[in-house]
Amino acid sequence: MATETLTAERILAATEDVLRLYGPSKATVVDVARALGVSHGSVYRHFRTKAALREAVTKRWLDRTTGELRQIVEDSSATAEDRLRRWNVHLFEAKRAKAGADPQLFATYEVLLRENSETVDEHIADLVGQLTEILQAGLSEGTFTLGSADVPAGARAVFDATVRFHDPVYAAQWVLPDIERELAAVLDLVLNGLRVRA
Amino acid sequence: MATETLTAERILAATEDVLRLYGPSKATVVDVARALGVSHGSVYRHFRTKAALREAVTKRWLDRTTGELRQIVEDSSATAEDRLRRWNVHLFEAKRAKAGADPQLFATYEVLLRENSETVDEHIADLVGQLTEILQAGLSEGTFTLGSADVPAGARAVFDATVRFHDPVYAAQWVLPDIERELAAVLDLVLNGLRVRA
DNA sequence: CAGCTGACAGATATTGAAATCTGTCAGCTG
DNA sequence: CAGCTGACAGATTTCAATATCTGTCAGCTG
Repeated sequence: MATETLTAERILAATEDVLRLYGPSKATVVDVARALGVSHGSVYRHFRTKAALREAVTKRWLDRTTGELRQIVEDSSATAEDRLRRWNVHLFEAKRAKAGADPQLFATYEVLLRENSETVDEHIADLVGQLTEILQAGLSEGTFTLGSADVPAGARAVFDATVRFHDPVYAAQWVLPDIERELAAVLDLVLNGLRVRA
Repeated sequence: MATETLTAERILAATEDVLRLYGPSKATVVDVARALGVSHGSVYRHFRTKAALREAVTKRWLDRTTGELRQIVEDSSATAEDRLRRWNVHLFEAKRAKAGADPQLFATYEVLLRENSETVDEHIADLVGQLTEILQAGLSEGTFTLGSADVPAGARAVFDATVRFHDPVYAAQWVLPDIERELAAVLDLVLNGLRVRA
């Protein structure tokens, strides 16, 4: 068990465990090493600094969501409108589920997100990239229009219009009873804005 | 000067000065009293607790913006679409100006907003109320449509779609070069979604 | 000899004693 | 006697001494 070779992935998994257990302020590199049964010097062989380790954990967590959404983007059997709606609903529900299932861990990740804004920016760029693909599909289909805006700018506008339903700063509001209706209302407004006129 | 009667308004103005000078964590009731040349017991005659005092300062600050926007809501010479756009642009520019003009004081208010979420909720209700009036005007004009949503829900959706451009959590992004274009893109999308089809 | 250990220096966090602040109220004052 | 003062108790914050942690590296080990 502790005889397996020490890989970056094993360290990341152990770090997540330690973060869940102690929280972001108390989790130390020594704790991670102890959880793996090695000395902390060995951890530094794989991650140059504690900050780099925390950043890698953050990136791993964000990429799990990006992977799930990828499937919706690539479901070419559905219309662009359908994919756009499902993509946003899935993003909201995935984030809300994470926040609800383990609030302790989610709070930990909120701290990590704040200290790794560059990683978050890359994640946002990934998401906007996926939205760009969906919008492009809708334009090709002839069901979407964007007026004078270019496709990436339109994708960014769709992303911006729904921040309240995916930015963790608003996580506290995701338990309110009207929140799903409010997301639906924003999506109706946005989709109505994208649809070509009859 | 110090002989004037001690009013709630004078205390609020002095509190804002002290907050600007010392910041939210160092500003004490004793400091406020010293600035007014009275004992701190006198301040407690007007505000039951320090929290109530800070809340009143917060409310006063938020109400200044609501007052400015009121004028746009009531400008019945303009179309609803024009008013909706100007209202959102004004809200954005007013907040950005406050953040840029005195970053120290703005940071102080960010702290106050976090500790007075109930006051913030009331402020948001006020703003959504103003948006409701503008949407109602557009419906009466026959230029707006809302599908199946009721007017307050539609107003809330418009508000939600533009959070990135008025919620202080995003203040750091308001200096980015593309931010105005991004607001314009979201407003184009939203207004397109509201407009009745030709 | 690749990968790991553990002692070490400097940086950061914890802790508890001392200082300050909040909120009250009996009494002063104009 | 309405409005203010300032001494006070308990709560909170500050500060400096102490402990712990980060990141390095010479040397150990399988």
